[in-house]
Amino acid sequence: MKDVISEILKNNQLSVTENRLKILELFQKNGKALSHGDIEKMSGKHFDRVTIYRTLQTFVDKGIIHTIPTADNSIMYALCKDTCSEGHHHDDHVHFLCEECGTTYCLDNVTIPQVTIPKGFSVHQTNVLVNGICKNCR
Amino acid sequence: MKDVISEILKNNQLSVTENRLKILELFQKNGKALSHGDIEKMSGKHFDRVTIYRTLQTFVDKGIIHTIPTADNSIMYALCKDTCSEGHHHDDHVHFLCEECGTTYCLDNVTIPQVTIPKGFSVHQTNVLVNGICKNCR
DNA sequence: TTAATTTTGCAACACTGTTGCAAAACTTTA
DNA sequence: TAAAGTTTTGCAACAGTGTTGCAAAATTAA
Ligand SMILES: [Zn+2]
Ligand SMILES: [Zn+2]
Ligand SMILES: [Zn+2]
Ligand SMILES: [Zn+2]
Repeated sequence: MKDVISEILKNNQLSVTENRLKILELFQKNGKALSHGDIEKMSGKHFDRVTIYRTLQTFVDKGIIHTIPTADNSIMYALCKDTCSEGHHHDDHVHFLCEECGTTYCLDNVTIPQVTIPKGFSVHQTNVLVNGICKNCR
Repeated sequence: MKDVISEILKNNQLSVTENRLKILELFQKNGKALSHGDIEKMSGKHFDRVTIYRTLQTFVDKGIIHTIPTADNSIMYALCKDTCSEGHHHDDHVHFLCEECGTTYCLDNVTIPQVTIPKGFSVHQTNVLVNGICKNCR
């Protein structure tokens, strides 16, 4: 397990450090989107706040995790699929936020629908965020 | 003009104050989404920060403005249509963020597409956020 | 005009995120 | 394995954002 995570880091030209192993492991274990605050709590205040911020930013830059827009003012992060790489994210799936438990899911199999935009506007990226109740809360 | 805005406030059982008139006027004049920071700058530091926060929250509660999810960590606000009321928003349109000028638009005529969600999940609301270049920037 | 109610501004605070820099950890090389 | 070079970390300090309590001011109702 640790070895697999180490490989991910090495493949991205990143030093293998305790902090990075731990944070990647948290994403793997939880299988859902995490906020900076979530990680800070779960890592048992073992790492500095700043280090966590910098690690998340590094992972986003490298295409290891992606950010998810939210209606309230918080950034969520989730693991990317193998198709993402440095500077090139392809996380074109729908995100679901459960209003009961607060969990944010990547619905990897639900593709983003095509939206028709008025003339003169050109589209780079479309984000779809669905709110509701998840399968565990009903 | 001021009278029309006063009416909006009275219809929502809100006292007519200079602050509220000014903020509503800013939304009417600009015709685009505004952040708390935008309003603070545009109002010429005439009102206290806290007052602006509370006014925005009040307007959201009353169904006068709605919030817009963003990919970066900032809340944007825009005027609702007449169909919204206290506790009942119906702002089911697509939002567009221009990567060039930073303007956020409500695309009132672009309806939210239906997304098919896995079994066990139930949908309350769907937000669609499109990034790209707007008609003024190309 | 006065009394009752609502709104505002101030102070103080909590939370989130950023930067510079020296120390520590990690990687490379020999 | 040890030393040198490079990257990462933790600390301190700071900026930005948003919240709460409370007394003063403004607005509304009588
Ligand atoms: Zn990605
Ligand atoms: Zn995702
Ligand atoms: Zn609304
Ligand atoms: Zn809108």
